[in-house]
Order: sequence, then structure tokens, then C-alpha cells
Amino acid sequence: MIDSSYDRFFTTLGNKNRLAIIHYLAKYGPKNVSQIVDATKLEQTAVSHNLKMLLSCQFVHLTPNGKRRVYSINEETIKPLLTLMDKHVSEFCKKTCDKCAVSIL
Amino acid sequence: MIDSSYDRFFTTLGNKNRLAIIHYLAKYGPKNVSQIVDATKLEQTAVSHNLKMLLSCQFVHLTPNGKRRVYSINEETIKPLLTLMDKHVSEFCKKTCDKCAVSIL
DNA sequence: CAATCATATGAAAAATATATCATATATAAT
DNA sequence: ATTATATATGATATATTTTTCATATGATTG
Repeated sequence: MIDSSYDRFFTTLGNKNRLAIIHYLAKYGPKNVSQIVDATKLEQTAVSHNLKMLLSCQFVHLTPNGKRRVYSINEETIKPLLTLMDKHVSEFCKKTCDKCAVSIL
Repeated sequence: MIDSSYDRFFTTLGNKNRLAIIHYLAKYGPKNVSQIVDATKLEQTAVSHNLKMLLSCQFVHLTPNGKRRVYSINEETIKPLLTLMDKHVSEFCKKTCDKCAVSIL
């Protein structure tokens, strides 16, 4: 199954908390772990675990700064990706959004 | 968490078997359930369950034909999506593909 | 260099997703 | 109408993910 390579790619994105982190970084720019913890109200360890996954797929970049670890979004991939999703939602889920279980923002 | 709406969207894609179905339909055009079962070597019930999820996100379309149910890919979304993924993989995983756990096709 | 702050790691527990099994439904053929 | 074929559904079993907990590491400060 030659295409199963995308598997991890999508599962990494398919998670509320990781998407929350992505969204936060996309909106407010580079942030360190504590800031992400404060913003998302997730536990520090959960944030670290999720960031590790995001980093391993290179959806985020890491820039250590002293004892802080600053994460930033990989805009090149994430921005068009989210745009594509928005497009899909608005085209195919216009009036039947319960059908596709994706709410219109 | 305004962006959690994408959640189901990505989890639906983040599964080996559903990606196999998507890939098969993308490559060979509209197929009925039995054909998908034969091609993917999955159980019929598993295929039906997975098709239901894909349909609910409108990644595939359904055209009943007699007692057959013919599924086809939603090219408008799937094609650019896979293109985007390919791009990401080839840009960010060139030599370090173990890092992002996505193998180059 | 001991203490502290920021973050990461690994293992176990809890939650969620997926596969499987039994069965239902719908169309078609006899 | 009965039987066969194609597919779907719901409940449960199984597998995978995610969270949590305890602790480790690494940089900074006093």
C-alpha cells in the first residue's frame, strides 16, 4: 500500500489539542511551551507530547532560546492546508453541516 | 476552541484503510463496495464502515446503481490535498524522513 | 554547586477508534 | 413470493491513542 505513508501525517493533524496548538501558533506567532500551556489550558506534559508529534512531522519548527523552547508554525504547509479545508467545508458542507460533522467557523 | 471543527476532518483521513480506499478510487475511478473489498483485502463490513465515514465528510460521493453502491472520489478536495502533502514531504523530509515518519513515495 | 525554572520522557491508566460478528435491509433474479 | 446478492448497521471485542503521573534533563540563578 504505497500511499499509507500519509497515514501519520493526517493522524497528527486529526486531534483537537494539536489543532488548538497549531491554531494558537498560527495566530499569535512563535511561543514557548509555558505560553502554549497557558493558552490551551492543557497540561504541560500533554503539550510537550503533542509538540513532539507536531515537530516530528515538521508542522512546527523549534528554536531553543535559553531554557525556553520556542515553537513556531510551518506556515508553508499549514496555511494552504487550512485554506484547503476551509474551501472544502464551505463548498460541501454549506447547508448540511451535520452530515459532514464539520461545523462552519 | 474555534478551530476544533477540523478535527473530524483530519482524523477521517488519518487512517491506513481509509487512505487505501481513497487512493484506490482516485487511481481507478468509481467503484462499488465489492470491488473495493477485493482491491483492499479488507472485510466487507470494515469497508462499509469506512466508506460511511468518508462519505460523511464528503471525501467521496455515492451513486447507487441497482443493488450496487458506487463510490467515487471528491477530486476537488482530495487531489490538491494529496498534492499539498507530497509537497510537504518532499520539502521537509528530503533526507530526514525517519524524523517525520512519512516515507517518500 | 545547590536550587530553581522550563521542558521532556517513559510507563501505566484512561479514553477513543477500529475491527469483528451477527444480523438487517434493499434490490434483483428465479 | 422465495431466494440470492450487495451492502449497511449496531453491539461488542480489540487495538490504538491520549492523558496522566512520576521523574529526568538541561539551562539559569543565587
